[in-house]
Amino acid sequence: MLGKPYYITTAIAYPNGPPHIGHAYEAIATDAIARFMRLDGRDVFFLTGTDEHGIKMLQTANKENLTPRQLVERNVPRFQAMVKKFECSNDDFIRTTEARHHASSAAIWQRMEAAGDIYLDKYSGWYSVRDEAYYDESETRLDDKGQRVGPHGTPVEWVEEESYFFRLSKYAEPLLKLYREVPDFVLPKERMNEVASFVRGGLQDLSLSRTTFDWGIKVPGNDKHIMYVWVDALTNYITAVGFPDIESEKFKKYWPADLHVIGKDIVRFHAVYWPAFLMSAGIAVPRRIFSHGFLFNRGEKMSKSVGNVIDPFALADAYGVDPLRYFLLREVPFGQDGNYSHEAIVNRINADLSNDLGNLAQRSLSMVARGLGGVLPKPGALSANDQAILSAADALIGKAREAMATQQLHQVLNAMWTVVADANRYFAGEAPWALAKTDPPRQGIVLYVTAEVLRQVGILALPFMPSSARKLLDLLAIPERERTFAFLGGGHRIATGAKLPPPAAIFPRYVEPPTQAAQ
RNA sequence: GGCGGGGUAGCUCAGUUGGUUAGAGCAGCGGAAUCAUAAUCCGGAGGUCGCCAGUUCGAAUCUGGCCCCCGCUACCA
Repeated sequence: MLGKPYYITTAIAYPNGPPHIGHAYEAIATDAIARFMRLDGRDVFFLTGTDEHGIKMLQTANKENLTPRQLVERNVPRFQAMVKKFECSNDDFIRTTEARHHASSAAIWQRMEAAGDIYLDKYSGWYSVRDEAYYDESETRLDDKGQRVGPHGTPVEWVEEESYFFRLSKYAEPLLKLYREVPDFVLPKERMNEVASFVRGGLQDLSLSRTTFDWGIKVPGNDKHIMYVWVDALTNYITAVGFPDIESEKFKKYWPADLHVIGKDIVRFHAVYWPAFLMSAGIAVPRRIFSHGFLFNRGEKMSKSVGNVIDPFALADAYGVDPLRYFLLREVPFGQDGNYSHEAIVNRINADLSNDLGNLAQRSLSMVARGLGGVLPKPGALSANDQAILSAADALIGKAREAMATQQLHQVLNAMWTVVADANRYFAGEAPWALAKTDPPRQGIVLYVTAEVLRQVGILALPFMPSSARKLLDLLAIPERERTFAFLGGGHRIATGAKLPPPAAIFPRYVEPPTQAAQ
């Protein structure tokens, strides 16, 4: 019994180097959304992958004395390993070098061509090999040696190249109409404003092919031309659901995609070019583009030259996958830039995970284990305090869904930890350790109520920290089939009478390694 | 240059349609408790709400000007 389909994607990563923390961040956030939707009953298809063509891949390969093919075969497995390492639940991993994708790209090209939106012309301009960019003559100048250089001072040369063009200009109005009719097409809202103002400023036709290198997908019917890498890259989203077979069950079920999660640097490609290509090809446009921010290392942009690039594998080994996932999704408001630092993550791990949630589970469950023989008692009449904390927990799923409707992951976690804090206050206020001597039945009720709050928090934590949440639910003896959102909200309560396993720490505190502080 | 978003406690930020002593989390300080991963709970402290002027009985919240920061975009030498 599967629910409404939900198709979600990350952008495909460009594997001309090893994965960095930004790749991991996008994959983790997208995974959390995918898992959330699955637990909420949706029939989710979650796609990630790699974008393996383009001149940069070729150049990197040349630099390393490899063929592009060798380069991708070396690097792509590292991206696949990263996705696995961070427990991403993707249903497919697409590579643009795959045969299915070449067929799909050729097909969308032919559809755009059939629509009359592709024409052959000549592309000319001042080209900087170093910048990999064309410049308008006005952007160039002569340096003191008489060499013409671009805005960044790199030499430019005049090139004329035959190129196919896409009639992007034709789609300015349809795009603006789309933005008007679907105001949430791009989130966060600021990004939508930028996109709309860009389109309002007028669109020029887009150069859609190259002839100067051959690492890419050939233009159908003209082998001299290689498709512009973005045509190829964006098309991955429909390839994975069966395009060009638009009558296939998969395509009909999952397209249009519900959500493309991308970085803010590629908003234009997704919010302008991609819907224009699809409109031209007569294919439905995706429902939403969500642009996340960048991660900074102590306020500095990560870059190879500064030498502060973070290796996601090292980070996961240092802090643990789940704590790192939690940190990234809680600390950084989704859609905004965020800061990473050793201090910040240690603080989050220890304060939120170990002290607040982990310790609450430990102190309450060890009391159940020792005082009640590991068995949760049936609760008697509930006090006002009991009911207050229970209804706070019951209200969580509603708040979570509301925040998730606009991908506000951090707000879901915020709401959850507000309840965790309330539960700690409740626990301290009721003092079940004292009730053990004065009023054992009442102690049982307090422990039962606490366990029920932990159950709901545990289920809600599944999308964010899959392994740790599972551990928590194991300690509460929650049956596998009850670990979905259908069992949240007060319509269901934790079972009593069963013997719980002996409690074990779920979130160990992070203690500085004795030698040197980890970076 | 244009458009957009910001400048609020040490840090990260919330602040509805203008209204009594400007909030939260973290850090810091003091206290309580001792069930628990020395975790938890309570309490004080901490802010000229970027600057200036205006509207108003009253402005972080409205208007104008100015100064910084960020994003998108255009362009000049």
